[in-house]
Amino acid sequence: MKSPSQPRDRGIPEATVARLPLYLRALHGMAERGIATVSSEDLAVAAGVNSAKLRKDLSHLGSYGTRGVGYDVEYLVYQISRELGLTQDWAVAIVGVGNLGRALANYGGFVSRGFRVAALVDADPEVVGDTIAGLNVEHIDELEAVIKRRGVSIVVLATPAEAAQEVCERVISVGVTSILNFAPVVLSVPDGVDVRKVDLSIELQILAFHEQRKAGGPLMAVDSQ
Amino acid sequence: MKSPSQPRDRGIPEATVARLPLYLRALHGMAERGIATVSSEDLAVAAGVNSAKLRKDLSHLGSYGTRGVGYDVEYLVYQISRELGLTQDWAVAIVGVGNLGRALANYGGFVSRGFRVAALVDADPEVVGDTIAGLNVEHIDELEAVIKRRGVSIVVLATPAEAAQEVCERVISVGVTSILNFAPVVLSVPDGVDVRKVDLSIELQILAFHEQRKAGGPLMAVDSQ
DNA sequence: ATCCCTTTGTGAACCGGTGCACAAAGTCAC
DNA sequence: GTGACTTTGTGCACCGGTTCACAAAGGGAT
Ligand SMILES: NC(=O)c1ccc[n+]([C@@H]2O[C@H](COP(=O)([O-])OP(=O)(O)OC[C@H]3O[C@@H](n4cnc5c(N)ncnc54)[C@H](O)[C@@H]3O)[C@@H](O)[C@H]2O)c1
Ligand SMILES: NC(=O)c1ccc[n+]([C@@H]2O[C@H](COP(=O)([O-])OP(=O)(O)OC[C@H]3O[C@@H](n4cnc5c(N)ncnc54)[C@H](O)[C@@H]3O)[C@@H](O)[C@H]2O)c1
Repeated sequence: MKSPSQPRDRGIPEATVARLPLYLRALHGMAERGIATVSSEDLAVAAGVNSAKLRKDLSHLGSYGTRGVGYDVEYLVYQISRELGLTQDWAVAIVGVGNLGRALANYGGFVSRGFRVAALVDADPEVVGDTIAGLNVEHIDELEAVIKRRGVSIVVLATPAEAAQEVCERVISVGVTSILNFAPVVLSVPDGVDVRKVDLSIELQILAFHEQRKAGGPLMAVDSQ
Repeated sequence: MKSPSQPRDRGIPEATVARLPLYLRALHGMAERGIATVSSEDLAVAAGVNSAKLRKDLSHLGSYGTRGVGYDVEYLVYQISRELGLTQDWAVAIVGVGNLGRALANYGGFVSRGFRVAALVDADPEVVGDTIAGLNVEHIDELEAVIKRRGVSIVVLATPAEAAQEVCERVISVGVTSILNFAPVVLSVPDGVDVRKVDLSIELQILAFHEQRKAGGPLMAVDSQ
């Protein structure tokens, strides 16, 4: 009914999108080790998922496997990269160059796959003008100008919580629609803007919850009433 | 049929657990601003969720609201904290004190709610012995001893990817069952061990995917075949 | 060319989670 | 105490995602 190897249905489930980078990483590792072909079973193990799920995920991109054989590693790397938009490079700006912003700026794995730190911006006059990871830190007053000048399309927010919403609004005002937020606040943004948040404190609290369950066992401490 | 204000059913949905920290943060903000009572609607807005979902989430902990009035802020803070296990304090070790490990060690918000950085461990002799955020960096050879001595129950992995699996196994061997992993690898762990991962690169790739969709619009580039 | 073996791609059942919508429960004013 | 009003707690329908299990497809040996 449908010709093989089609780009397919433009509706990839969100859960699938979130796993594609995992497959890509596993595939890169395999390519480095000279593996040419991989079965869904092996790739699934490497990525830490169920093989049926992996096959269904890949089937959303097209029919890129060969029955009885598996998937061609190089080809699949290319297809997933293209689907994720990693064949182009993305200019990223980091706003807030403190502890965290610095770590991110110095992080090499950042650049590795299509992402390029194109600007660092901070409000502190002590920090503005410094060179970090070969990049000049620019003043927050220049925020909009810098974003436009450098063609930034993804902004990483590493400012204190209080500043995050304002910075967020300002970058949106110059057309940014993709934000990665490290500040512990709920950002309010218009439709069409994607915000992903990374929240260390929440992760720890989730771990603590399970840890408590394991430790406390079936019956908890005496304060249960 | 059931008495009011019971600790309830010991099976809280994972999705609910993941949101409790969000509610807690919003509630802390309200408590600071002197708000004594809050409706599910207001709290839901502050936490960025739907109010029905919030009420259902809270109902898993017990019947802590008052119909016609709302929830008592202080009381709810206490109940959620207790449920998450934040009434005790948790000793956290950070293994790998590079760019990221340092940023985490220096991060204040870490300590704020029940979490205490109790140990820093690294393999690099240049780093071992340094004092960071008032803590001495210890040698990786001492890993197991340090974890036992300090009563560490949560380990944060900020080593290079290559070292992560090994460190992981070692901390598990001395009883750690909660790990927060920043290294871009799939850790393989026995049942009963919780691993949560924070993966910046995946977050960026997900943003890039959506950014590409927005930019490319309905019909994509010419290479679509 | 045929048969056997492997592995994909997917139909269908299942499962956890979401959100609507409303009855039950409680407050407050009088 | 009564009635009007507010807000909770939840039954229920729905939805996206997961997993099982298998027919269809392809490769390779003979
Ligand atoms: N460091 C961590 O490990 C960590 C972990 C989780 C979350 N966070 C969050 O990440 C954010 C940054 O953390 P950090 O430890 O780097 O803090 P930090 O205080 O070290 O750095 C914040 C930086 O933002 C700059 N800044 C302040 N206001 C600004 C503005 N309006 N515009 C631009 N820059 C501004 C400051 O000058 C400073 O350099 C915080 O919201 C924090 O809660 C940090
Ligand atoms: N820096 C970031 O922004 C960032 C972002 C995302 C992910 N990561 C990941 O986090 C991890 C740490 O990143 P980083 O930038 O801090 O790297 P880094 O190289 O600055 O730090 C790694 C540290 O781990 C130590 N180490 C190496 N082997 C070790 C071992 N066996 N036991 C204990 N310590 C050991 C090193 O001595 C070094 O101090 C990496 O896996 C990286 O991919 C970092």
